[in-house]
Amino acid sequence: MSSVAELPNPSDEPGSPGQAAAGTSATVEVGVGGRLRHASDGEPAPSDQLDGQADRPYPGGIPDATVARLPIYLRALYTLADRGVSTVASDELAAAAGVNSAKLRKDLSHLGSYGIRGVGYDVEYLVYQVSRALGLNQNWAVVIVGAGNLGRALARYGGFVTRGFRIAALLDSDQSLVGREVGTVAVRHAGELEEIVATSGIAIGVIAVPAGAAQAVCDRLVAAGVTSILNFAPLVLTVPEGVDVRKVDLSIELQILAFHAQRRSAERFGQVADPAAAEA
Amino acid sequence: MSSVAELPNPSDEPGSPGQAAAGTSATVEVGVGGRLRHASDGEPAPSDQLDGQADRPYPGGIPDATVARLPIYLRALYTLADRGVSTVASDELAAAAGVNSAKLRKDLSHLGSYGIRGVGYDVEYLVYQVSRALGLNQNWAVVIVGAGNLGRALARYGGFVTRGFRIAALLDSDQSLVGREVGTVAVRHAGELEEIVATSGIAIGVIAVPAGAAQAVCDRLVAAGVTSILNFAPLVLTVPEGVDVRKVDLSIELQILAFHAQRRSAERFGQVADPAAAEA
DNA sequence: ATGACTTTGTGCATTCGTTCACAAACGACG
DNA sequence: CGTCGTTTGTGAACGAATGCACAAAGTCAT
Repeated sequence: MSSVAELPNPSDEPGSPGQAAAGTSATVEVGVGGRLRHASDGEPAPSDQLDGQADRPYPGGIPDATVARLPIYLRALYTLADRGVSTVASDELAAAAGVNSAKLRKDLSHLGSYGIRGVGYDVEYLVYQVSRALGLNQNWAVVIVGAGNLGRALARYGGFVTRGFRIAALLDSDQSLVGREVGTVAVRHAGELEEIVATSGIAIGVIAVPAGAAQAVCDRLVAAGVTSILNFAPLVLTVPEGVDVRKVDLSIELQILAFHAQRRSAERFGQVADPAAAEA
Repeated sequence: MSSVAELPNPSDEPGSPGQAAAGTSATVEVGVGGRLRHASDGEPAPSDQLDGQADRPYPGGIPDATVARLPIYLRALYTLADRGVSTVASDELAAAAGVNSAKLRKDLSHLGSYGIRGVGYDVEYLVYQVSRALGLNQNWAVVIVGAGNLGRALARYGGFVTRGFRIAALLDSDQSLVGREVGTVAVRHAGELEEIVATSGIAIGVIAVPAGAAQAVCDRLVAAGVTSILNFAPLVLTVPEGVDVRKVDLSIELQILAFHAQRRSAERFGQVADPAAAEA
């Protein structure tokens, strides 16, 4: 599908995000001049893909657990930036993100060495680096399938389509919904799915249809070339290899909460009789 | 290849657990009368606290990773039960849940020894055991705070309040929404939060308000005695120890998808340098 | 320049989770 | 009763993730 023309520029200079430490901050400002120095800038692997496996952006890959936390760091960084903070230490950022500071540093070290010892991290620069690592310098086109309660709420939920994403289409199979304006887009008929995916260069599909229709929608998305799917329907989707599915499932989250709540109340009660001993 | 529908019905009548699972009301005490034969029944370790922390219902506790999968197994079991399947082997159940069969068996082994070697698991009985492990034999009262697009969608989403949960209240601070009927409940004013939590015995709160109001709502929920919180607002909540917060964050999920999508297209661009990276 | 102080980046030990592989347990059948 | 085929439950190997603790690398004051 989309060409690779938009791959992140590996040799981007650190200055590009817009001069780091530009003067928004009025606070103490630890002597940062025009911009911060970074010993070995750019990617940690200086060699130009000569060895057999240096094609990936980040050497050795980024652990899944780290990837899952990067968006949290990014959000914390945006909050700091809005507050005018220009430099942040790992302790503070870790606290804002709700994690251990050693973990934060190790996570960030997978992206490169972007901190300054004795000082911390430049907020704007780190925003740029984390965004780039996540692929948010592209503008991903998203299609939402299903314009029921949930689909409409998603389409209207401005917060989730922040930087890096845009809703390219909102589809439903119900003719009576077609044409209705929801947020910034109008509902179109689900029959147009394949055409829309092809012409809009959609890479991410969101499934917000009832469980009974979800697998069929998923199959159509995959057949149309979508390889990233966010599933809200309460079932396990089956997809071919190479397709990435993530799920958001309210009932699962509630049930996990119930488990812990039960455990807490059992502990408060004190000893708990063997649960299997509850025979008639 | 193998169709599940042809499994022989064991002559042992699993009648009692069936009643337990089906007609369960809130009351505990679901006597498992004529239950299946389990050689060494009950919990594997009858000893009282061998190590310093054996207070929990299940010996040694159930690993978090396992707890997170139990709801998936439960759903798969319900699907099988609806289809009339009475016995299932770990392979099939694992396939339905999208996991490795060894993992499934190890997960279930944490609850006890409820399978029959050479046969598999009795579906109804396992539904009962998993439900009990998750604490779903209680009927948890849930309050949803925020009756905006998302809150209303949640309240209307019948699927997520399935067995074990009920929406006790839907609150909003906007007077113009108060009184409006959404799904099975009417919107009440957020000022009633404390009173409702106290009188309805609410243990689980769902936060569906804008990010700016989320921490305040969270604090009020905690102060009112709620110790389990499901947060939809895009920020990290700060809570005292002993309170359990889970989050559902659409933008985080999208960003994780974007990362993998980017990685895929990068791999396609350069050689598939490292095929090992293709496994998810 | 030098020393005091701060903070990063990471080696290492440990804990947690997954997967393999197989003995033990079960039903079926003669 | 014994043998055969099946499936569970789990010990053990492996791998991933976490958190500690500290050397290296920077700033700041003098």
